[in-house]
Amino acid sequence: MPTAAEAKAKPRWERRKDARPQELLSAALDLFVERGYAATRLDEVAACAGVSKGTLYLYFDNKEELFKAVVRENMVPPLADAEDMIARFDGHSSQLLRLCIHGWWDKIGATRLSGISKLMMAESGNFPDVARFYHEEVVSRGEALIRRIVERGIAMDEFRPVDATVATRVIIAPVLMLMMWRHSLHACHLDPIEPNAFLDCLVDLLTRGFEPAGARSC
Amino acid sequence: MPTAAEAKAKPRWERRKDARPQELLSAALDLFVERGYAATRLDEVAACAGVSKGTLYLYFDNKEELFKAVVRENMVPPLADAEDMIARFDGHSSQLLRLCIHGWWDKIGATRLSGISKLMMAESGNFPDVARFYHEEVVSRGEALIRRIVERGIAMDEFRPVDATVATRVIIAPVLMLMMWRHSLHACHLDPIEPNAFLDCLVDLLTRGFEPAGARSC
Amino acid sequence: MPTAAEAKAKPRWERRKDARPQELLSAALDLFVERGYAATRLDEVAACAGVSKGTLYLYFDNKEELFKAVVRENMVPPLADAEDMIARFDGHSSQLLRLCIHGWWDKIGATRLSGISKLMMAESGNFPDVARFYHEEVVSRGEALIRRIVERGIAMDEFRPVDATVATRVIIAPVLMLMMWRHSLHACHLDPIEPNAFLDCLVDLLTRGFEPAGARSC
Amino acid sequence: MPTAAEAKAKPRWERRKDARPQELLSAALDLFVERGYAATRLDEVAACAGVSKGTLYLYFDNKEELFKAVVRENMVPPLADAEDMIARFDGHSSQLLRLCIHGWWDKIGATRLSGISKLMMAESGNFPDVARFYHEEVVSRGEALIRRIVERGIAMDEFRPVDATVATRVIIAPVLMLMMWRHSLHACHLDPIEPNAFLDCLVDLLTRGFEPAGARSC
DNA sequence: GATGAATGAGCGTTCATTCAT
DNA sequence: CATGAATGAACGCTCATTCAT
Repeated sequence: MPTAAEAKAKPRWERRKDARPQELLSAALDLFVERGYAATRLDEVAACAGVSKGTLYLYFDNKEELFKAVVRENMVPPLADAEDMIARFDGHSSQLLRLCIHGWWDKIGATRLSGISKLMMAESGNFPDVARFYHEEVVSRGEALIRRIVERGIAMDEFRPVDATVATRVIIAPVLMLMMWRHSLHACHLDPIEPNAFLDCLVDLLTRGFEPAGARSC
Repeated sequence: MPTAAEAKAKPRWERRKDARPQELLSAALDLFVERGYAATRLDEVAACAGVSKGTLYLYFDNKEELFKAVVRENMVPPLADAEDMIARFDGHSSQLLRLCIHGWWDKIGATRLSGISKLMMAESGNFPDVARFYHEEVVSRGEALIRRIVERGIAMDEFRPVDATVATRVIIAPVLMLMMWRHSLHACHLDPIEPNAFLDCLVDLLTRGFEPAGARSC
Repeated sequence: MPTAAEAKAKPRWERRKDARPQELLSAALDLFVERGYAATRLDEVAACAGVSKGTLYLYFDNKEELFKAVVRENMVPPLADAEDMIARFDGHSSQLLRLCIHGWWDKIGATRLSGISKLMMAESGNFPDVARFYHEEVVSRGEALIRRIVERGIAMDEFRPVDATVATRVIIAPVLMLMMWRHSLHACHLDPIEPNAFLDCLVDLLTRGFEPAGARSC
Repeated sequence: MPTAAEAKAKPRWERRKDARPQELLSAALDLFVERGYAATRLDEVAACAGVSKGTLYLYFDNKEELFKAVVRENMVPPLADAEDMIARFDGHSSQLLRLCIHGWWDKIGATRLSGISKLMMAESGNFPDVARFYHEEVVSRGEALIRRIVERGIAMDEFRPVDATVATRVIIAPVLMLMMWRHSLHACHLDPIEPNAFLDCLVDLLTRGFEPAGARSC
C-alpha cells in the first residue's frame, strides 16, 4: 500500500520518448551558444534537459552529431524559407535583398541562433568535420541564396554588373558581423548597437551601390 | 658570481631573462590564434618558446592571465599610424577611405594580428575584463578613426548625410569579417576568398553608396 | 484465456515461450564465441534472438548466469558417441587414435563448439564455478576417453609403455590448440593453418612415437 | 622549520623517473595476466605501481602501447636468446629441440609471461592491432625458430622428411597448451599437471616420431 | 630562477541493469 | 509476459597546475 509520500515520490525517471530529442536539442542550443562547442559538457546538456548523461546517447550518437542536429533543426529551415521566397518574388531585386537581409536578421540574427554562427567562427578550426558539415549545410546555401539575388539583379539590369561571388560576400559580411557582435564585445553591454539602423544603412548602401549607372534620375 | 668575462662568454644565443615573457607571449599569440583558447595547451606554448612548462608559471599566474597579456600586448600599437595619416590627408574622402581600408588590411588583416580579432570575437565572452580592455583600447579607437573619415566626407559634401556611427560600423564590419574568415571556415581550404577583390568591391560599393545625390555625372 | 482456436491461429511463426531461452542461449553462444565475454553486449544478444533487452533478464539473472548457462547447455552431449566407438573398436590402437582425433575434429573442432573451448580457456579464470563444472563434465570425460585408448594400446603391446596420464595430455594438447587457433590469431587471416595436414602430421607422429621398440621392420 | 611529523610526511609524489617505466611495466604485466587485456584498468595499473593515472601517460601513449611495451620488454628477449643458441648449437637436432622446448618453458611457460599467451588467445579477436603486433613480434619469430630446427634436422638427416611448417605447429601446440592450462582450468587447482613430465613425454615423442626410418638400431 | 615529473579533476563514451508501462 | 527508455558507474584519456629538485 503506497503511502502519500511514496505516491508523491518522483520516479527515478519519466518516460517521455517523443519529447526528449526536442528538449535535448533546446538545452544543447542554449549551452553551445553560451559556452562554445568544446566547453559544452554533455552531462550538463543532459542535466539541463532533465535527463542523465546516458539518455542523451539514446538519441544522439555523440557530441558532434548532437551539434549537427542542433544546426539541422534550427539553421536549415530558415534557409529553405528564404529560398522559397526568392524563387517566388517578382519585384525589384533591391527590394528582394532588403527582405532577405531583414528576414535573416529576424529569423536568425536576433535569436539565439546567431550564437551558432559565432561558435563556428570561433571553433571551426579545431573541429574540421563539424566545419565541413556547417559549411555545406549552412554557409554554402546561405551564400548561394544571396548570390542568386545578385545574379538576378544583374540579369534584370537592376544591379550594375559586378562579380557576383565577391559581391555576395561583401553583402553577407556585415550581417554576419552584426550577429557576432551580439555575442562578443557588445554582449558585455559595451557600446550598444542598433541592429535595425545598421541593417537599414547597409541595405541603403547596397541599393545605391549596386544601382546601374543610368538608373538615377538627374 | 658572474664576471664580465663570463657574461661575454655566453653570447647572443643565451636568451636573457628579460626576453622570456616576450617569447612566451609571442608563442602564445601564435597558438591562441591558431587553436583558440581552450584548445591551446600550455606545454605547447612553453615548448614553442623554448622553455619548460613550469617556467611559464613563473611569468603568468595561469592560462587566463597569459591570454589577457597576449591581448594587451599586441593590439594597441598599430593604430597611431592610421590616425596620423588621416590627420594629414587632404584629398577626396572616398580616396581616404580606400587608403585606410587597404592600409588596415596590409598592416593588420593580412598579418597574424588578424588572429587577435578573431580570438577576441571567439573568446571575449569568457573574459569580460579583457573584452572591456580591448574595447576601450582597440575597438573604440578604430571606430573613431573611421568615423572621423565619414564625418569629414559629410562635412565636405563628398558623402551624402548619413548617421556616422551606424555607417562607421557598416564600413568596419566587412573588413573585420574578412579577417575572421581567414581564421575560420576559409582556413579549412573551403572556398578560398580573394582579399583584394573583396576589398575593391567593398570600396567601390562604399564610394557609390555614399556619393551625394547630385554628384553623379549624367 | 487462450482457446484452442487461438492457439492454432498463431501458427509456427509465433515462437512459443518455451523456445525463448534456447534462442537466447544460441545467440549468446554465437556472440560469446565471436567476441569473448566482456566484449559481448547483452542488447546484441537480445537483438540476435529477436527479443528486447529486458526480456533477456526474465530468463537469466545477469550476464554471468547467461554465460554459465551457455557453457552448461552446449558442451556435454557430444562425448557419448566417441565413448561408444571406443568400446566397440577392435583394430590397432593407432588406428583407433586416428579415428578419434579426426572424429573429434569433425564433430567439435570444425564446428562452432570449438568456440566453447576457446571461451573456457579465455574466461574460466573469471568464473571458477563454471570452470569446475566444465572440468568435471567435459574435460575429465574427454581425457578419460583418450586415456582409455592409450592404456589399451599399452596393454596390447601396440604402444610402448608410457605414463598414460601424461601421454593423454600430450595427445590432447595439439588438438585443443588447433581449435583455439581457429578463434584467435589465425582467425585474423594471419597465417592460415590447414587442419587436416596438421592432424595427419600429428597422428603420424603419435603412431611412430608410441610404436614399441621392436615393432619397426628393419 | 620542519617538525618531525612534517619531515616524515610523505610528499605528494616522489621523483623516480628512471624506475617508473619498469615499475609500470611490471604492474601492467601482473594485471594483464590476472584480468586480461580489456578488463585491466589503467588506473589500477598506475595504483599498483604507486603512481597516479596521469603519470602512466607520461611513459606510455595509451593502453595498447603499454601492452606492446610489456610484450617487447618480456617476450622478445627470450626469443633472441633462443635464436642465438640455435645458431651456435652443433649437436643433434633432437637435442636442440629438447633444449629449446625446456628453455621455452623455463623462460616463459613457467613464469607469469605465459599469461600473455593466454591473454592473446582469449582476446586477440577484439583487438586486431594488438594481435597483429603480437603475431609479428612473437608468434612469427617463435614459429620461425622452431621451423629452423626442423629444417636443420631434415637437412642433416637427423629427422625424416616432413612438411616443416606443419610439423612446426605440431611441436608448438602442446607447449602453448601447457602454458594456457596454467591460466585456465588448472589455475583453479583442478587436476594438477606436471610440466616436466609433460615436456619430457613430448620431447620423447617428437624424438622418436621424427627419427629417420633407418636410424633405429634393430 | 628553471625544470619536468607528478597529480587529479574532468570529459566523452559505453553498457549492464532496472522498472514504469 | 514483454518492452525499451532511462540510469549511473566505469573507463580511457587529457591537461592545467603544483612542487621537489
